[in-house]
Amino acid sequence: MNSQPSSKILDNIRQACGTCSLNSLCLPMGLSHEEMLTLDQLVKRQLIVNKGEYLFRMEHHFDYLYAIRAGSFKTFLVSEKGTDQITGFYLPGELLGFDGIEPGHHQVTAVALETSSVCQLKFDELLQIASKIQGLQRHLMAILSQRFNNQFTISVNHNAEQRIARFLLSLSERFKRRGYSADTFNLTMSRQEIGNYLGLANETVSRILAKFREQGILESHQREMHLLDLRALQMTACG
Amino acid sequence: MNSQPSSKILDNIRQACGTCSLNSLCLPMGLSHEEMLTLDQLVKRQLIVNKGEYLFRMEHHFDYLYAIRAGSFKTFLVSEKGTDQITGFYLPGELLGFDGIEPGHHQVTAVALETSSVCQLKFDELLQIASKIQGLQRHLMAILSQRFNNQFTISVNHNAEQRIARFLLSLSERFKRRGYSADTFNLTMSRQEIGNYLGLANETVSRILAKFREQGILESHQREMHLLDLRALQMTACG
DNA sequence: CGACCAGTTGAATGGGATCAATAGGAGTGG
DNA sequence: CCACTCCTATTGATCCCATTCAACTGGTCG
Repeated sequence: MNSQPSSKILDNIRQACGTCSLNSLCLPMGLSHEEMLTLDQLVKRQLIVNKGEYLFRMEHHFDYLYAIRAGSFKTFLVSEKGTDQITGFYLPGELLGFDGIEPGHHQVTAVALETSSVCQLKFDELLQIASKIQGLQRHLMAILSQRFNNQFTISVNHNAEQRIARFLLSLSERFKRRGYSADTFNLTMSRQEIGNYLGLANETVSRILAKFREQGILESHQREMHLLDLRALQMTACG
Repeated sequence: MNSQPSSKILDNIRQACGTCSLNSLCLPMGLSHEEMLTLDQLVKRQLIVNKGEYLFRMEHHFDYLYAIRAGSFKTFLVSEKGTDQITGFYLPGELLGFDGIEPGHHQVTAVALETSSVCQLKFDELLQIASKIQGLQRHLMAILSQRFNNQFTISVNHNAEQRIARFLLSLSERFKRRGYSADTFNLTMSRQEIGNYLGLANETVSRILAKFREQGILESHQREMHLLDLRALQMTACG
């Protein structure tokens, strides 16, 4: 291996991954130089998806996972009646596309909520590498396990207030983990989309945000969010 | 390798796994003799759990996955208020315990709904084997992926009728896949538990089952279920 | 047999949906 | 720059599905 090109690539990866989605996928694992190079082989970086464009579509063939570098996405499935059902929102540093593993084609459609940048990872190659790199295999399963568990944090047994409080706390938590502000952020989704995801009417989302505003829990204007009292929000989330 | 003992063990496995949970985990993969023997090493078969006993408990250390040979389980988490929230029901041939992968301790408690028999699989060893056996790794991820996807089949956007119809269809489907009857089975859980899982009051479950009975969609008495019109049930599930 | 629990059914209440009207940005074109 | 349109968000009024409270029934088990 000639060291000059290698270290150049390495610098690129370091530079790229420092602020990037793969952060959560790679860096915590303490990869060696060779392992990082191996991992870099399967990454086609800098795929740009404009607002409203599809990253992948339901029933299309599954080949890739996507790591979000910047921007945000929603995933949704189309029910028998033709109505959409939003199944998740994805922020920088998060992986999406796992829905396609089992039947071999995607179960949901992914749309960019704003102009976004993603890394494309070939799943087959990722698995091959995972079987060699200690911890990567477990890390992937951990992501899936965690995602399954988190499903129940916004549950059928919670009322509208609790669901919205939990939703906001979830966003806050995820922004914080990526180094963004935990109390001030812009929603990239509409009230309609939040409502669809939480099983509420958009009017209910509006009304409860108004209530939270009156209670001094948060300030909001359109899609700008400023959480004033995280403690109160947590109390509300618990009922 | 001395062939006599090997083939004896193999016969045991074949005999055991033919009617067993691991069916779905091992057999579809087309394992070689050596691979089956490897896999057998990590299985402690025939763990019996009586009705009401815990298989594992929330916050306890995670080490094992469990494959159900016979019987059934529910998993639940205890909320901040101290109320239970049932997160899943598990039938013969299904794996449980994945909830503990990420933080390293279980996120839910698993209780037997009837006297049950399970295989205990050491997760670390399973991963090691998975990194060697082509397909097993992907198979494990497929299980997790599928489970995540299925979460949305019983969703916040469905009314009580739809949720119960979907719940019954899900049970029917799963029984059928294991070779049991798709239209006649005993529920091992109470109305209360079904309601908790679906986010409904037990009275609502009762009422809607009564409605289905009146409509000739099913016959039921206590926990005995006999689905008469799967087509109508599917229509109801879709709304 | 009696106690207890699960299941069923009825009546009243309430949370959130729906329908409807208005307000406020954002984008477009003159 | 303003006028116009379109879409999202907000707020009010009414309705309905599911919950809650309550009474009763049937099964199971000591």
